[in-house]
Amino acid sequence: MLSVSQTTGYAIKALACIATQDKPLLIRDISSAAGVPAPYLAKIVRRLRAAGIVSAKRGHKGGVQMARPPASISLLTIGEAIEGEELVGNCLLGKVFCEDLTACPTYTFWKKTGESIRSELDRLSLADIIAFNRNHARKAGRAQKKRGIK
Amino acid sequence: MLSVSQTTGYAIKALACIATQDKPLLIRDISSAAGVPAPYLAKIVRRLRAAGIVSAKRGHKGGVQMARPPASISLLTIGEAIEGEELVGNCLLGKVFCEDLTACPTYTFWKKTGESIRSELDRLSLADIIAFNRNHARKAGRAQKKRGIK
DNA sequence: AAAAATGTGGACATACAGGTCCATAAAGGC
DNA sequence: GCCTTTATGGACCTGTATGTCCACATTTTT
Repeated sequence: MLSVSQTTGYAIKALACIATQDKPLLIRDISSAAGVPAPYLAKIVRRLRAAGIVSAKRGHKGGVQMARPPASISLLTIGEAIEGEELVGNCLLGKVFCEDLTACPTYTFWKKTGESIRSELDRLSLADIIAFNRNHARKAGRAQKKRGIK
Repeated sequence: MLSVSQTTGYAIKALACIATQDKPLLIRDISSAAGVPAPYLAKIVRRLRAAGIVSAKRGHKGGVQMARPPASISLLTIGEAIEGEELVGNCLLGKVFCEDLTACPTYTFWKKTGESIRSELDRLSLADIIAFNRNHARKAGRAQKKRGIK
């Protein structure tokens, strides 16, 4: 299916959670907050650490926290840290279909559209994700209030 | 990686080959012409037959041929025959990221862009692919001639 | 120094896409 | 009717994404 990998989705959710705190968070807490399986999350965190996105500390009072400000980390950066440089494929029809890039009926279309996707992923930062989540939670809260819940 | 699956790419290449002939072609001939592993191609053909895109005949003088005119078969049709209805995902960040579709920072962007991709895949027919290939081969031939090859 | 807490790295398990193989069914030629 | 040809369906293999587990290293607390 045409979308970013599940693991990248996990990474974004986890980071959005980590970035709300200014102190180290435990893998298990991030796991339950972001809904990512804890052992798998531990693996994802290792890749994010290798990419310099988070720092991790072992032992008592240890945990995971951001290594850089959330506003400086784009979804593209996260995706590439997880899936590699070719996050957005060179060709819509896959690399097997056109080894020679220009020899593809979708070349012109994908040159424009693929670049548009890359730039959207580059434009959106972790800070944007957090702001969006907060805004969305607020709106959902208002809606609940309006319906007389709680 | 963000692109159609390898199998879908194989299917398009194979169909582009099948559609150039008006008689049944053998799996092994399509295989060598399209560069798709023969046993795997046989599997792909079965799915295309189930989708009513090609018809196949067994035994002597058998083979595979189009069941419908190439101009009436879009890349979207082919992709959905291979990968299912959700060829272009509902969300750029994957279904795990946003169960509630509107609760996604890329929602507005992807609504537009995903639809644009779908419509491009729907616009391009097998006949277009064939025309493109022919045109491309012609241009390549001219370029070779110009360089004094053969 | 010992104990407790917590990420690390690697081995292993599972699921699915990609790919191979073979016995069989169907179709044509004799 | 029999032989050859060719797709068919299913079993099986391989590789990669996803997911689990555990012994170990590191850090803090006592």
